Amino acid sequence: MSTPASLPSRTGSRPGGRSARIRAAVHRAVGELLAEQGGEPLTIPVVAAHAGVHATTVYRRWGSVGELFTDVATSRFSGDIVVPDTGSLRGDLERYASDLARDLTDPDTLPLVRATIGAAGEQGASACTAERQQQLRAMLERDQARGHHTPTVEHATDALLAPLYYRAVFTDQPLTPDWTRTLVTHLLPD
Amino acid sequence: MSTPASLPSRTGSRPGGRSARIRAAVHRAVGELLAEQGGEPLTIPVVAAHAGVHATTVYRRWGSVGELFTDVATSRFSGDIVVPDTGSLRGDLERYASDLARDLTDPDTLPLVRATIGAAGEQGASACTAERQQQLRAMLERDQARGHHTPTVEHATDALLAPLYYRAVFTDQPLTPDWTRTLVTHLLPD
DNA sequence: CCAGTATCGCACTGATCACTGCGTTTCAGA
DNA sequence: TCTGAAACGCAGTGATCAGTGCGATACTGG
Repeated sequence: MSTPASLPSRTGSRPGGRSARIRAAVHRAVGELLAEQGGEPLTIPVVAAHAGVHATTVYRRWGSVGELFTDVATSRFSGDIVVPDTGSLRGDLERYASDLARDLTDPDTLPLVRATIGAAGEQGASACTAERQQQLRAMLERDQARGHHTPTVEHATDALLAPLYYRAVFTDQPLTPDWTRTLVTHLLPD
Repeated sequence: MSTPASLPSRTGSRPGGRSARIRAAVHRAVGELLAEQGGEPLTIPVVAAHAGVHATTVYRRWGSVGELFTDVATSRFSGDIVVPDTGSLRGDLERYASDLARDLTDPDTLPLVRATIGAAGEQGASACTAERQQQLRAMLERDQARGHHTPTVEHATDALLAPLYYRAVFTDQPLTPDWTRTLVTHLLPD
């Protein structure tokens, strides 16, 4: 675990270069392998072979499965959900909770979250939720700027993010739209 | 942690036999190794060596790290928290949430939860929360039997279990007593 | 006390993994 | 176009892992 290995190259490269293509292939391989066989622990040679890339490359760019999963999770969970702007906090939260629920229900998502948590601990867990926390904060602050009485980020996290992630990760119950709406209703009773 | 009380069992007894002793040693080894080195993934030979047991034994009894972790989590999270009986639902829940928060804050607990989720997927996650769900249900049903207007198990799970586990697993924020009391207050506003 | 059985330790084997030089290819900027 | 630097492919090494017979040991019920 030496190189954090963020984006390809120091000066940056074009989105069609070889480095970016390899990165995408490895990311896709992680997702696919995690989705199909969630039992056995994934190793770097297996991922590399499935991506059509040499294991050496993966070792050098990511170093360990934990850092690889963290990188995959970070890019997988960034930019995939847009903060809605419906005009009301309730509308924003209902829409956002629904989007997040659909995202977590994706068959590829859940294994990635679990594997990242297991392989990268707190850092991996943070990679799965950091952007959500920020997006939730953005919606709340925008509502507060309108002069409304807005719940705290802490309370909204407990009432929305926590149930969504808990139900997805720890249970086998479905994340239905009715249920997500109920979560928002409990947070905003008026 | 379920520690066998001091019992001068000589020979041919259930809780002091060789099989049980090995099981306890392996369980303790998993906990210790998970607590100290959370980075690298744990393997069966490493666990066996640290437990003073041959790897063959671990392979034969558990088969894989996933099943081993699930077994450790199941026994670790069973019987460690007693359902309180304070006379009121609020008192029960406050006490229970506080106990659960203290349990999740234990330095040995969190790595075990994360590793179990990562290595055993849904089955592992269930091993970490199954008993909690049952205990919560017991408190709610007891209150309902008193003729009170009681929140549903689903709602209580979203409002209590979910925030506790989410904060512990996904964030680095502390699970303070004040915060756990707030969770109960939001669930029972009256 | 004595069989019968289950469990464990031991010594292996094949397979896989993590990791490393070295030559080649690709890319960015002059 | 050219040049230096970064990234990649390749081959190979030592270490570790998963899994398997076989003999030895500890538990079970009679």
